[in-house]
Amino acid sequence: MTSSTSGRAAARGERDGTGPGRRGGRRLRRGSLTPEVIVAESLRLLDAQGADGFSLPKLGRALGADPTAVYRHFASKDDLVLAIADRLIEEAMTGLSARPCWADTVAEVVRRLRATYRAHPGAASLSASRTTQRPAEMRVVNVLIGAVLQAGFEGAAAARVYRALGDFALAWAGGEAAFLALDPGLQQADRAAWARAYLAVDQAEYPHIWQIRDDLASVTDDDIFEMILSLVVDGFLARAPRPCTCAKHVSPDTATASAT
Amino acid sequence: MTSSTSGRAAARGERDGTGPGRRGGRRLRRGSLTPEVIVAESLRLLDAQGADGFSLPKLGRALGADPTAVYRHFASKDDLVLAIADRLIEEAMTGLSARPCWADTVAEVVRRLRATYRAHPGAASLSASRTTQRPAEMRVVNVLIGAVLQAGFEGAAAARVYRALGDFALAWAGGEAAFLALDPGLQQADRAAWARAYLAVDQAEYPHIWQIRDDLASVTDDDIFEMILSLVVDGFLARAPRPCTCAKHVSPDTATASAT
DNA sequence: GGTTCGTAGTCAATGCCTCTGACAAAGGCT
DNA sequence: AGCCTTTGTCAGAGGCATTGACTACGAACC
Repeated sequence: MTSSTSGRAAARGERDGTGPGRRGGRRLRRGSLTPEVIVAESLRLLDAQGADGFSLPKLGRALGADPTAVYRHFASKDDLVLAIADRLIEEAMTGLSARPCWADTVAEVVRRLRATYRAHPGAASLSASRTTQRPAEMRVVNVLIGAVLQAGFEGAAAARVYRALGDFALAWAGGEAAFLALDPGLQQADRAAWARAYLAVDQAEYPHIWQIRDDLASVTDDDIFEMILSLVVDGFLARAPRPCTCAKHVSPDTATASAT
Repeated sequence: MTSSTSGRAAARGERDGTGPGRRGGRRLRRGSLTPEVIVAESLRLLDAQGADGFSLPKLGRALGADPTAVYRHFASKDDLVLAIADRLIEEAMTGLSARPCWADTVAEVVRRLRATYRAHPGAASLSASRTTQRPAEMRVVNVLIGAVLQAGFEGAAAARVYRALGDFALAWAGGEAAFLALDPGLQQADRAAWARAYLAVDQAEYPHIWQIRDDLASVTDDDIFEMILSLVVDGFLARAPRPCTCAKHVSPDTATASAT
């Protein structure tokens, strides 16, 4: 199954020059690399250069160490990614506690996750859709389930509602992060589509697009997110056995909370 | 990745070690490789072996050609991924047309995208969050906007609602695909968390998790998806200037629209 | 203080990847 | 037939994930 005739001469031209900070530099002091330092530097690199160019050799060099030094602390790149994922959840959820109104708690959790993922799109796009089951994650899970129980859901229904909320938060934040982690050029081309390509669309072929072509570019990410979030939260408010009695949730302005 | 798919691949693509699938084989006939053939084989490879091992050399060999042959038809791997993305949308939306009830149209579009992404998780995880702006995509956009207009939304509001629906569909389907594209072992570990790890959680530390620990494992992906989808669709029904008049949607209270 | 010992950091190497530029054969064109 | 573009092939540069061997640092113990 393995290839038999592929080239193998790639590793021949090894220059022996001693680049600074690279291979051949002075040896690092013994305690210099810790998991915390490595994760922190990973975040810095990912924020600065995106997820595509992120590699363990680069990370090692950025730390002033050998390209393979990180492997002394993480068994594999995937192992490091998990640590980064947990670090993100921790950053998102520090100081989180339940609010009086459970709907507020739910909204805050989702908003916090989204904000952190948007702040670190490279890291988020690597680690979204991974669950770490470490303390930071468990705490959020507990808070979310607490809100669901506070709403009066019980047993299997509560489990379904919690999973729906958790998956929704992860899917949305992960999706936005994946987009923001693309090459800036690609992102620009994508956003430009709303502003240019759809403007010039053929009326006969795509009449509905044509009809609102002028309005498509003005929609912001925040618009979209808050709209979907309110649909989800209001929907659960309407379905909850024990809805929230906050002032803002009993007023009819949100159209579904307790209108009619 | 360690699944026993190699036998199937060998039976079809790489007949034996001396076949044209490797360097040194006989030259392929001139029109053998077309974008369509290459995309089709990519999908087959991605379905069989997942996204991690997918490479252009492998693809070339699977086609019985040179490892670099694909570069004659696609400028880069990213270019190929875009073509795959469009192919997925096409597969998801063939035969799609507006239903009498706009809410049904919306639900069908979202369900179709999800079904296709779940059927090709490897391909979907590569191509989600990319927009192609090619005909297949434009047609869905047009249908979706048509449904939104049918609901009575206009101008900027219609644009917001459409974008929310589209992003929701993409985020959800992409999120599920990303999970399904992980190593089967990782997926198993993740699912097992609901069944085992959460069962043994400490009551004092995470009391809410503890309270519904027995119910967490019984939630299915379909449960979750249909729940969120109904929240979104029902929410737009409630907010629409011209709600649907289908029998199932005319009930005056939104909370009873789709009781579960 | 000196010796020992585990380990963090370094080095060399393997095999795979993306992508390029040079080259050659295969057809279409006149 | 002769020419020209296209398309498949080949060799290779440079990068990445990962491994096994080596080495020196610093703690532990005498």
